[in-house]
Amino acid sequence: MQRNYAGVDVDIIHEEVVKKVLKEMPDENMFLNLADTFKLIGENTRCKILYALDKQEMCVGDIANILDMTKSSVSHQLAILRRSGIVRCRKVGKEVLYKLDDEHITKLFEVALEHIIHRESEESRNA
Amino acid sequence: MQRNYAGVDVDIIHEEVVKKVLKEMPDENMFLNLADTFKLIGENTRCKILYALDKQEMCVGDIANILDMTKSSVSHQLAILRRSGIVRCRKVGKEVLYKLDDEHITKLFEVALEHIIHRESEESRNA
DNA sequence: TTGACAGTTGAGCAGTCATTCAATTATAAT
DNA sequence: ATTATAATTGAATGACTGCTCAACTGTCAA
Repeated sequence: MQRNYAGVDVDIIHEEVVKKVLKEMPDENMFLNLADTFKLIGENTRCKILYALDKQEMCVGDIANILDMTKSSVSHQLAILRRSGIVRCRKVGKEVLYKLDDEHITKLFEVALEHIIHRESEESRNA
Repeated sequence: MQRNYAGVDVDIIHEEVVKKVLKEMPDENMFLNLADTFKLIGENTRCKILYALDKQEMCVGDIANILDMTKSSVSHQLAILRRSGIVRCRKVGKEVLYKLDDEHITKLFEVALEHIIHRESEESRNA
């Protein structure tokens, strides 16, 4: 069995394995969503913003102060988070208050932190 | 109270809030690790590779066939995953078999999938 | 109405990174 | 020994994206 699609440069080595895994793989769209979700959190500034908003609803200026960044930069990142639907905002006078609007993000942080702690303890064991 | 560090272009608006959240924030290094972890999974190709390796130990050629990509491209991504320590490999003859070596990754996938399903059901409700 | 402040936005720039291509290593088969 | 296969590697390239800067909107106070 040989495939000559774009990108693939080899014969299939273990046909049964490939067929089995291919059957278990979600569709392309699901992977795009999955990767996008992790990409959203997988950036230093956004990571901090989300972590902070998980603790406390805050205005843009306060977030900028906490992260030691410009309001402009923070606002750009908040816009991305807003569009993706994981933060919500409300206007109060001149200020715009942001808060985390997704319980799964908190859970993702917890699991990832476990992962990091686990890695660090393994590294010190192998030292 | 005013701060004039690089990047910050405003006074602190709610001093108590800023102080409280600053005290709860992990250090810079923890955020770098957190973001790096999510960044690792937050890329389409690596996301698929990890998902596939979670189901089955596989050689590079089979992974390339499943993803419809070149061995070279897959090998580059596998090298990144290997360096980060979330996949392990062993050589068998001419082949190199890779497998997922981190139980937290599976958990992260589960939570993120819940997140996506939840979002989709909310979108259809608001349609 | 004027000025100050909170926040947003768009363009431009610089750094990052996934893929491609070609060359190379290592193992197995003839 | 030679050839073929599995996989790795480095350099080059093109796409993406976070930050900066400047201009702008909206709100409040004097």
